[in-house]
Amino acid sequence: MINKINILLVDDHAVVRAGYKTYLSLSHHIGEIYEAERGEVACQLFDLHKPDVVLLDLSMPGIGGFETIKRLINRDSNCKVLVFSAHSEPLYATRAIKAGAKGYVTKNSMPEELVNAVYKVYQGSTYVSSELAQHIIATMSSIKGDDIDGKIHLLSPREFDVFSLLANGYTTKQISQQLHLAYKTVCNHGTNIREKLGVTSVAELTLLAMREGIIKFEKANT
Amino acid sequence: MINKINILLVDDHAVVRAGYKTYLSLSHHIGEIYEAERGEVACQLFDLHKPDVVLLDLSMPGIGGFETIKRLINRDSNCKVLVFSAHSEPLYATRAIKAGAKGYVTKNSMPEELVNAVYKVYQGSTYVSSELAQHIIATMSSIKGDDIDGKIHLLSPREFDVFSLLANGYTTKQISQQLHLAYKTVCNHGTNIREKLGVTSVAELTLLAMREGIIKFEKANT
DNA sequence: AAAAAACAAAGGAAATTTTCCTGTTTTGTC
DNA sequence: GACAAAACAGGAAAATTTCCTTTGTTTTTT
Repeated sequence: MINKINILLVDDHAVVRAGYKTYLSLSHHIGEIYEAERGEVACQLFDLHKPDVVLLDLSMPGIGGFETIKRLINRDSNCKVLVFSAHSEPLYATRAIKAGAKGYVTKNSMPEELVNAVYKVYQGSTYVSSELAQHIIATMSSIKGDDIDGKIHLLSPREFDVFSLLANGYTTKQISQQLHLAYKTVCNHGTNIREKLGVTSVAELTLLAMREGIIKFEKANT
Repeated sequence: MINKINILLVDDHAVVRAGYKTYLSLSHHIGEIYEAERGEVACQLFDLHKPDVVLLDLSMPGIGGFETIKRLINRDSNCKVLVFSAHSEPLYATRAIKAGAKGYVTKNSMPEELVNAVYKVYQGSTYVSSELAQHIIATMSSIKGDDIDGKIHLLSPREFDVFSLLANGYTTKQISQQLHLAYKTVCNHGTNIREKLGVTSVAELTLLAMREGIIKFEKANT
């Protein structure tokens, strides 16, 4: 790390900014620290100083965090935004990252984690708070799920084929074509599958498959 | 940490066991290290030595990793299983944790991370590899999703109500009851929603909602 | 090797659900 | 008040699903 990292700190609370500034200044890899109390100003300061990393709180008055990220990315698609937020729910993190953020740290992370995240993001990788990871996993694993894992083994091989296609959003008709089966056959399989898994709708099937990891988030879209 | 932590190391490759043993021995918090090359033996050794932490590889011949976890938990529901696996996909981690594991570390983690995970698990918390977290987030955020985020705002408030219920697995009939609407109305809303969001099936709706974080993994199950 | 059980495929008739078009009542806003 | 959007709902037609049944084909059991 040859050059010092210049940072733009965006948070509507001056106290919070001061706190972070103190911590960040402790590292001698960190250079200038600019401050903005809202998104609009942040964008202007970004143009002016071209900081290496933008440290940004999500909840802000005015255009808010997400919009700020989008605008910054719009100015410089390579712009490195690291979000620090009070929320440890995956939802916020994924949204922020979808909006273009390169990292996400929760506010109750240790200061070292924040500094570490800044380095990571500066170097071009993505960084996500470990607290968040724990939360994600906790959420994912908290599903008691009346041993659905076992229930899935009740399905015959062919039923499983149909099941995974159904869960992936394919219609009965599409499946019949894909699998070269009569429409009716797929219909019947569907009914049996729902029977065996104890669900009533295809949506529940999808939910179940998603929770069981049978289908992924990335969809072979359209 | 007053007592040393005794560990049962389960992996079918002797070389891998040797490697981990070497690393673990470096810490003076670690006591005895017992070894087993497969699940069945691990269970026996567990009964014999009552180790504090079981370090377990998922892919093993015989009863395999998941079954081993289940059997160990069955013997001692408080048993602390830390999985180390070559897989960094969330699927394996969540399955392992659902089966009862208290932690999950990927094999290409730094040795320090492994030792750290052992401590965490020993102390009763859950530990999940940060690499995994990155992977989860990467997966979640990799969905280009033709600005579905925007599409959702096309829905009228009422449509959104219906949308989220549909996505959560409720049938049209149930929704009509819940919302005190005519069955037909919900039907029509459904059609309009699908139209607006550009999907054809309820399953796709669910997928979309899930990806957008509108519905959570934990379901208000049945 | 024969019998039993499970799987896969599909048809017909009835039931259910959805579409499409149409019309009324609210609600909000300029 | 007037106009547009949203909410609500009905009828007829179309599509989908259920339920029951039948027919081969594998597997498994004995």
